[in-house]
Amino acid sequence: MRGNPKSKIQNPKPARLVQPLLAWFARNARDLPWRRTRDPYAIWVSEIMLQQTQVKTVIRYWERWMRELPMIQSVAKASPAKLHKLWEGLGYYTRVRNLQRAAQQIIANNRRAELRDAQNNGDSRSSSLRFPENFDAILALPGIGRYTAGAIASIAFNQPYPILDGNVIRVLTRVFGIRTNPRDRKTNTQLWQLAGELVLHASRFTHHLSPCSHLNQSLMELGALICTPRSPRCGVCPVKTTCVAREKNLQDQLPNLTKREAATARRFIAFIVEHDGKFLVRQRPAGTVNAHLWEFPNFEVGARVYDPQQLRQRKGRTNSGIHGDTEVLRLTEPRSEIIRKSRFQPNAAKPLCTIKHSITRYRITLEAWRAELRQPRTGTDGQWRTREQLHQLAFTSAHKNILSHLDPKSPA
DNA sequence: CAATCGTGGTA
DNA sequence: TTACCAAGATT
Repeated sequence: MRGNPKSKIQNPKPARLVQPLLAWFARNARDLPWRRTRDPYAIWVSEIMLQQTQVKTVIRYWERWMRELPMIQSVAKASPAKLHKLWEGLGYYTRVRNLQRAAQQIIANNRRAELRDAQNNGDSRSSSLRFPENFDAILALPGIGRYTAGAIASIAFNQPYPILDGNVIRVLTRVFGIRTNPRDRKTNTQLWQLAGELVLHASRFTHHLSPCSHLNQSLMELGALICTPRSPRCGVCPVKTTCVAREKNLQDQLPNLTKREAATARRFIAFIVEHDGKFLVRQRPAGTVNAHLWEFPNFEVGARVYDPQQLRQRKGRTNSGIHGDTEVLRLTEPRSEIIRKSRFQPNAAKPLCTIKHSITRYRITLEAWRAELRQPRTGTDGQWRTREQLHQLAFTSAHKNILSHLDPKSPA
């Protein structure tokens, strides 16, 4: 019943972990595009895109970004419209605006350094643009916190700064058997400490090409490929003989995170108004969710829950409701109420589509309707754009989805 | 310190 | 299908 004393694991220590992790990473690291460069700009862009975003999603965005904006200067002078379009669908759009602000700061700081040098030695040659190598200088840039600064410092410059992201939290709490909540300040400090000891130990592997870079990446890669949130593949883990969670069978209990609150249902009606070959769209104002992105005019209706059973009986079908959802509108929101609350008259004969999506803690149902504009003067918030122009604009994902339903497909 | 920000992958 | 969570930062 009890664990065999002979099988008791060694205490996990950096000295026992670093070598296996580096060896495992050397053999198992994925061939990701940003791992083929040491250009700090390219690595910076990848790290910003990867914040709370999965590798698979980021790859195409990163490749397109590097093609369109190959240098820091390209970002600094790009139009916001261009930047938002390149970020369209990635979410957390303040990231892309911070990226530009940071690019402009880097250029300003370089210019300042150049002026200083020119005054000191009368040398007015302009040097090439440098990404800051100093940790605190990196950390000072907008959109860069402790994790990202550590990632850039270690991956681009092989400096022994630790990283602590979701993957590393999972790996370390399991390997060290840490049962307290990793978000608590004390435990969080402990985890940063452990991550720091590991990368510092790695820095002594002077025979290794980039030990700090690879140690940090090995922790994330292990979390992504082996030490996964559910059903970790402990049998093939390079540190299985040192892992406390494996010994005590705690893999499923760690990390000890509190459950997040249940999502709230919300419902929106979007109006697709076409006139003279143009569509009415608007740009979301600053300070709102999805600021600066474009959308079709829409408004929220009460998230009154309708009974799908009742709907099914009425319609006699249980399809996913792309078409023929006139009943949904009638059942959940009287047309008169829609009309009273908005400047639009949804065309009951032409439901376009129903989009389901989630943003943070909301589960949103977005119903798109062909509609007539009752007050046919464009408000302060609406602009008419052709189909081609629509495709140049950055839409939120839900409304980009509507746009795809709008495109001419095979005639029904 | 806790709430907030967006979206898609995955089991 | 729902629920979790992913290379976090900011206020």
